[in-house]
Amino acid sequence: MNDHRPGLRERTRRAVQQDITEAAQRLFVEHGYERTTMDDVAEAAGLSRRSLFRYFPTKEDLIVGKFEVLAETMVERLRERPLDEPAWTSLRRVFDLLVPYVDAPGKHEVAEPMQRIVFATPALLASYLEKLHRMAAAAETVLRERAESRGAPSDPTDPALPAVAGAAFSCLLAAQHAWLAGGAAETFAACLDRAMAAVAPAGKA
Amino acid sequence: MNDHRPGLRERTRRAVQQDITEAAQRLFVEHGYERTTMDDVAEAAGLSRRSLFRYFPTKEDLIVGKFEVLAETMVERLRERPLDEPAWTSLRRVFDLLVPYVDAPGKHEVAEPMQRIVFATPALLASYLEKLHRMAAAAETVLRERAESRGAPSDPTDPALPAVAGAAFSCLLAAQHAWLAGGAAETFAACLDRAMAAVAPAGKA
DNA sequence: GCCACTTGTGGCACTCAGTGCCAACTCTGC
DNA sequence: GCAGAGTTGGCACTGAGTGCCACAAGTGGC
Repeated sequence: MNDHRPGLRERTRRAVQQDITEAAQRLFVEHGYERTTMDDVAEAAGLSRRSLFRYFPTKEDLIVGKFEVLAETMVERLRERPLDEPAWTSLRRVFDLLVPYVDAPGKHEVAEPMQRIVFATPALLASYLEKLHRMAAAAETVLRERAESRGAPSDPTDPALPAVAGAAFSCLLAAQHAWLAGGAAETFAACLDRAMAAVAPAGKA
Repeated sequence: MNDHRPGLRERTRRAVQQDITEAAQRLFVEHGYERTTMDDVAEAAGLSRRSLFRYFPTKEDLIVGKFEVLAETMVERLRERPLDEPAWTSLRRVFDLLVPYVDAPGKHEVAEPMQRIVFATPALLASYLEKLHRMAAAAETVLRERAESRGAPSDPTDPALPAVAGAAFSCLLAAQHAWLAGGAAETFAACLDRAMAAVAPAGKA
């Protein structure tokens, strides 16, 4: 039962997860998030309500669940950045991971209404912000490691590092919001650049 | 039916709200947030479950509900700041409003465990982050008004302004977190200063 | 004082998210 | 085919939140 490679069980699980996600998103776009029950999703995805909850522990996870894995990828990417690069630049480059999710040619049509739903639904927005906060916390840990490997003190009770990490993710959020408000006229990457340039912390971390 | 002053009805309502909040916080500290049901709170506060929901529409509001009014106060305070003051400084000064809530001599003992509960409970943290996000959005609106009254373009689809506002609130959050992590050794105001100094956006808004 | 009228309260029943439990099924290795 | 692990679905339950309604309680006018 070693999971060092996909494996059949894992692959079928991923496939079912994908089916559920697609069915759910279709229902959410069509009828709205709150008016769609987990029973509806289960029926549309062709499994029982009980099993649905085994794939997605909460209703919010149907939308924001993917960020769990995304966070890990971002941490890896951040570790790969050159040690002498300013933290702000590293974070900007890490955010490039999100770009294909947002304004890739094919996904654009699916991602945009889904993002609108997230921003329009308080419960979903709250859940999304919490994910971003956890990502920022993970990023902060990596930045701290990097600072120490360069020979810096990095007091764990100093708010400087989490402030910078959090600020970067705020820029990410602002860029996303602006991208939606502008009707996706500009590319998401450009929004991100402008948002992060507007903050651009002086104190390096 | 003009509500330009307290009025008897409003005052009794505030008093009941206060009683409920205190009873709830006591229960949360004693037994934990998730293990305390709304029935428990209702019983401890001496009213029915149904009426409790008329005072606090959600369980989260028992803790983070006060930020609704706080947001309005912050907006007022922000409007009062001198027009030529940099946005970052204005926001820092506005955050002074929160300081008495956190490390005031009397409230300190109550506020600290409550903040720990918020950070330790995913649902509460999510709700709190959403409140902060709304505050940031409100602050952004005021900053935009101020920029325009100084004769600046301020494109509503530009992510710069929301990025700066969001970054400031990220600093607030980081300061709060650091203050808790440090066991409230340093004053909250000092944490706030350090967090905001670490980001200190270059591009004025 | 009585009589509308408005507002607050409590109870009841309901929806819906989420969970524990258990029986049935299905794949795997032997 | 069989034993065992993992998956599924059904059932019943808790707990948040809501709509509805009947009833009390304060607030007028007269």
